[in-house]
Amino acid sequence: MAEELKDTLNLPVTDFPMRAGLAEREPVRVAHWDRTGLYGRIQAAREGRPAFVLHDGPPFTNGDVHIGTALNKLLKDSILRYKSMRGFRTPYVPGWDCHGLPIEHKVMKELQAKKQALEPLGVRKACAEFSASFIEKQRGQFRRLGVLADWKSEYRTMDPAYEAEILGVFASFVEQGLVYRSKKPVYWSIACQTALAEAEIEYLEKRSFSVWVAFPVPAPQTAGLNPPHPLSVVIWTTTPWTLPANLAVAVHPELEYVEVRHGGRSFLVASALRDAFVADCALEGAVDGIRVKGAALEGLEARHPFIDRPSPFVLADYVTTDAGTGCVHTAPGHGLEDYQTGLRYKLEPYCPVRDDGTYADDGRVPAPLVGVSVHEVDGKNPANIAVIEMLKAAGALLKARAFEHQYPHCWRSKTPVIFRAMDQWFVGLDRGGLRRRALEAVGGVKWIPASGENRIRAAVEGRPDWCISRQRAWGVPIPAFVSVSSGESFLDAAVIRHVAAQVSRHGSDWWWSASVEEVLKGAPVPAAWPKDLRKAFDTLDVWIDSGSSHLAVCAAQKQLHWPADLYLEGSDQHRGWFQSSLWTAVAVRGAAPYRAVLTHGFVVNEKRKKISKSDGKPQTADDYVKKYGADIVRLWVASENYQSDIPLSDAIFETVSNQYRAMRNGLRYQLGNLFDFDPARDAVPVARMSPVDRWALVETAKFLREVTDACERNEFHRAAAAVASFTTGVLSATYHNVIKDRLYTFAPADPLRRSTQTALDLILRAYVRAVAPFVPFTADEAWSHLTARSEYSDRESVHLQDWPEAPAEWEDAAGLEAHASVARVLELAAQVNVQLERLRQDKTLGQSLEAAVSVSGDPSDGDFAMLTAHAGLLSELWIVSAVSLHPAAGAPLAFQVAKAPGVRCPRSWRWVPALVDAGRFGMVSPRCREALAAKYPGL
RNA sequence: GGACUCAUAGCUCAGUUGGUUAGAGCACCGCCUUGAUAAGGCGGGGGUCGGAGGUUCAAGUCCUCCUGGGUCCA
Repeated sequence: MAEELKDTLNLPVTDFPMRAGLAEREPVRVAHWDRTGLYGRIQAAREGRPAFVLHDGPPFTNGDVHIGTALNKLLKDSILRYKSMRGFRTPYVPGWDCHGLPIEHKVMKELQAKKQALEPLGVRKACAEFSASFIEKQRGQFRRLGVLADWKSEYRTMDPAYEAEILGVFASFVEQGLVYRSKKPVYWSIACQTALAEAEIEYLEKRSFSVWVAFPVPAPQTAGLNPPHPLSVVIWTTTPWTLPANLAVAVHPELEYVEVRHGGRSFLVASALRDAFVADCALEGAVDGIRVKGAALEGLEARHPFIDRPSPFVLADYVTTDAGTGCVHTAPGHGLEDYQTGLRYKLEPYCPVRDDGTYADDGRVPAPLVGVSVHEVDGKNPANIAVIEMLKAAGALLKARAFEHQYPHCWRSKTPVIFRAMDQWFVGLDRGGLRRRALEAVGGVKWIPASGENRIRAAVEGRPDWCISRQRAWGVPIPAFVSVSSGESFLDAAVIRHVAAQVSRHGSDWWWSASVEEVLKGAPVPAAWPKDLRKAFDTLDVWIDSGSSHLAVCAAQKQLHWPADLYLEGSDQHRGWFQSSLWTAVAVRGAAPYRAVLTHGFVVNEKRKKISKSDGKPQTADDYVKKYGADIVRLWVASENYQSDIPLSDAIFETVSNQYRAMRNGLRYQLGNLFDFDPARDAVPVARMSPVDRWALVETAKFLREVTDACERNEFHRAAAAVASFTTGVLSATYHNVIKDRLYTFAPADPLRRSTQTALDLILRAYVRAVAPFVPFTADEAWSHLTARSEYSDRESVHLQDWPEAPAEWEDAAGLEAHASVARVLELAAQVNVQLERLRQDKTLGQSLEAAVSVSGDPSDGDFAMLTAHAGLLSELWIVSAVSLHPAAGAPLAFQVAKAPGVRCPRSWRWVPALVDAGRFGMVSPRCREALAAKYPGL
């Protein structure tokens, strides 16, 4: 019979499954969205509305989507879904960064392993294929995450049209006189006759000669020094072969230097290294003399030990007392720090070493060294030996000693590389007031967080001229020409535009495949150019590629606009894409390419350390999608405060999964209890709803305000917290719990039940939409169940809906009044619950329905008066069988909980004074008999 | 080493302009529930707010230094 009574209840019915099975079911919904053209339908639905353009920073196409990349893309997707629901048109054109060394490096290794030729066109073809294959992979992985985008319009930096746009930007630079040619040191592999990048360097153990060399200081008195003996400054270097290119001696401005007297000579070294120096060079009996601060030495002239030229003292902060003498041999043509010091002191980046590693006959290299090679073979370095001989002959060598250290080697030939200044193309950032204009543009952009402005400002202010040439094959060519006879380089804006037009048709391979005559055919070649030209083969820095995207995409596609409304990337991009885009935009269009820039931090592990392969934890987005599902990954992204480090761990995913389950269960409960509800037929006007339902609507309105406010500020973790708190606190623990009695046991069409169903329906519609940007799969699924009573709907999608907003009537005077009373009654429930729990612990009762509550208090007490006024609500809100009120003058408000008297109704489980006969259903409470009578007229 | 930035319960986060015994959700422990059930409810424990000084009647909240993490440089 019990079973029979259970069948008379209105228990929830829904096909919305409790278990999500996200990993298996989400791909089906991706296909569904694809088939129904969801992205296009969303755009069409907002036709004519103002556009919100989030410009996508292109991920590099050299691997699977990293969890950090996924985080970035998901933030973008959630923002766009939100903006779209707010009524904006949100065209989203994703992009791919295709060129660059990491790809070329990998491809070269593969080609080398297959013993294939490494000529440029072959390498480029392999690189293009490599990049294309990862675009396919990454696109699939992004889609799997639920990212909605205009994939048909996606941009790739290797597309001919895009490459032409890059060349257009470059032509514009040239046109404005920003581009110039100068020397800068790069890694050079003598064996491979090529420049290398950091990524192609391996650090191997190597045996080198270190030498202590005395540079005469002929006139120390000009710096106020008057040593008793001829003075020399002592430098220490591990690359004696760079000494012919020495142009200066660097000292630290803050360090103290001391004159060390020995054998009728005076040597200047850093005080802190004085003892080591005396020991290393075996200067027994040395005596200290004058002391001087490094800053005082600036400009003092030392002389090169074996070439007749000055080597002035210069100041540099990187000078340390870790090793050597505190006086640093400076050759601007052979080291980056030296080069930068050289720039400050107007020293040329002098490099007398030719491509083949031999000293050039430039009239400055001493005759015995000309033609000698600096390339080390079998540990023998002819140049080092020759230089040491010259130092000995000049009496400048204090000591030479072999030692082992880590030294950069060419990854391909495994030979030591040298650092060597080569001609490069630069963009002069101060030309035409470019830097000043860039800084002005920075001020007009909204940086989120505000500290981002400091970062980009520092980056823009401190950046040296931009070296834009690379001695690589996988990139956009710099269409420069070289005179075969003079070696001079030629660049012209109109010629570049001519090349760009060809590249837009044939792709940039054309630069390599076409002859110089073909390239120049029909080009507006300047009259002053010589006839003996050949093509140059440097490529552009890839930061120009991606830095041109706002022009190649935002300005070029009709559906978008320039500048973009938002850029959203990791905070490392202040020095990267945000900056390169700014330079190109200011140079070409005179303004910043973005109205706002939002940055996020980096994914770190549970110990807040950066995730690395050695952790052994998965790092690709797919790993997490397969294990948890995209909606969980997305909810994780939404839950984290992304403005600083973003922690990732299994424990965190467990927490997120729990919150997801709570949310899903809330949706299921609501869907299930609306199984027999048709808004058109059954809805109760808000004004006539019962107090608890009005309370719930007011709570929902508060919740919507919280979520909306958080989204407007892009603080999604606040939105996620609001969702979690609303789900568990307002819905599950309170509202859903309290209304079960009326939903299950009342007659289906009972006005109170319909009132609650109306509220549930309104709440569900708001709730699903409010979580849609964060858990689009689950929200869409619930929306289908709600609107189409099926798992999928071709017509309906929550993502086509407007963002939820609480109608004013939810919070009218009556609503707020009901809310206040119900809220207070619910607060007082805590006092009832504490007592209930005591009875439960001593096994007096189990369910709270087995209890009756008596409340005593002074009739003038505010709470007691309120409880008296709402006496009819109490048993339901406290989920007990009976509540009695006992006014007593002067008594404090007190709650007495005890086992309920009477008998238990087998249908409602509530305790009543007596049961009544309900025919074939047996004995039930009077209320249940009425419900049964309404449901079964023939009773 | 420098610039910027972060540091509140086991985890993720709140703590507005300094002001009563520092909050939420999850997790944990105990109990109840089998009519949301691979669900739900109730009760409970848990934080010297990274550390040390300082300003103040009063500091998680302001100042200084230190420690640790992150990003970018060197």
